[in-house]
Amino acid sequence: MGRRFRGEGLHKVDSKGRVSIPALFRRVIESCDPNWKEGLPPELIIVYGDERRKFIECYTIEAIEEVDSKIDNLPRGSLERKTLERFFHGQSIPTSIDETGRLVLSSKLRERFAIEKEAYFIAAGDTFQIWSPQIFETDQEKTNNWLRQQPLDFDPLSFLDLGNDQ
Amino acid sequence: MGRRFRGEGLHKVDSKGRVSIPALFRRVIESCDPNWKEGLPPELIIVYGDERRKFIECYTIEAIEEVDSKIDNLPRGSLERKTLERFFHGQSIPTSIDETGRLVLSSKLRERFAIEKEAYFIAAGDTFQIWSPQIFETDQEKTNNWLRQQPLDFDPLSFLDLGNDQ
DNA sequence: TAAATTCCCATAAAATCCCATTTTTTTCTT
DNA sequence: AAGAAAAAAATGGGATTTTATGGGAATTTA
Repeated sequence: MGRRFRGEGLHKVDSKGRVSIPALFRRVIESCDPNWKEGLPPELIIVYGDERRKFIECYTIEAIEEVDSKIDNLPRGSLERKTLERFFHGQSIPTSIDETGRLVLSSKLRERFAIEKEAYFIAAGDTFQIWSPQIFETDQEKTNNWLRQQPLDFDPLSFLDLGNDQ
Repeated sequence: MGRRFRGEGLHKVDSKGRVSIPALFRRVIESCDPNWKEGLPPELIIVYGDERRKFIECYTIEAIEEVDSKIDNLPRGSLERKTLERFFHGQSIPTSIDETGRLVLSSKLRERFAIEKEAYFIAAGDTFQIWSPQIFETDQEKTNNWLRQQPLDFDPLSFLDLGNDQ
């Protein structure tokens, strides 16, 4: 299985904060955890970040190691490094997935991100996000409004070539 | 086999959502899946996109990798990247073709695209599309109307040179 | 010791697997 | 070039496995 998440889904969160992770996401998490093997709980890192963040971001072990090594390359004591360390080391938690494929969101996290009965999962490249369904909808609505303001024939796919000199 | 789909076809969808993929399409899917070899299930990516999309779009592994690497080149956090990630990573599903040449369309997908007993397949360059036969017909009708409004001597072939500077 | 967390077990619904049959296409033979 | 034989494609259904989810008991934590 590759190292890229794909898909989305709405899942129930029970009174204990347990929520099942989309099965396809689990396959990616497993294959991106160098220490994982059949029978062991696959690990991942939850990054909740600063107060402006509206969603929980989940990194596979491989993805977070990539981030970590980039941070290592920044000069010690630099503003950049301090900021990133706060964000990725301070405002994050290591977790694992239980045998039934569930993750536990602590009551603190649920409160902070307004997640109650349901959580919305969505892939974003080598990470995935967990949102309050309502907050996601609002965010999506904003994107849609922006799209509607574009010329009628505008297609987001035109972005595809932006970063590439032809 | 090349990397370009050609053709179209109407296929039955059974109660479990299974539908066979036109045999010629399968050859393309196989040859564009770098990991595929005789005996393995060929993989592909279904992109269903935002609510405006009226059809399911299927990407070969090679085609989607091209898209992914373009996304990688956009600045993290930019609106462009976010939009494309939502579209190509969030609103998509990895799948594979079983030994009898069938694909499964989940009930969610079938409902969203109004696909019931039958599905219409049509090639579109390095991807192919799956439509509800009725919706495709309506869309096709629109295209025909548009064509009728063009000057009598209009030939769609004139578009061919648009993308080339002379 | 009350609240939160972890562990263990249970189950309905959905997705997969495995095998069988029918159609269609291609190939072979005369 | 027609008809028979063989191969490939399309389709159907039952059994099995995986998912998603729920709840109680045991255990840790504040």
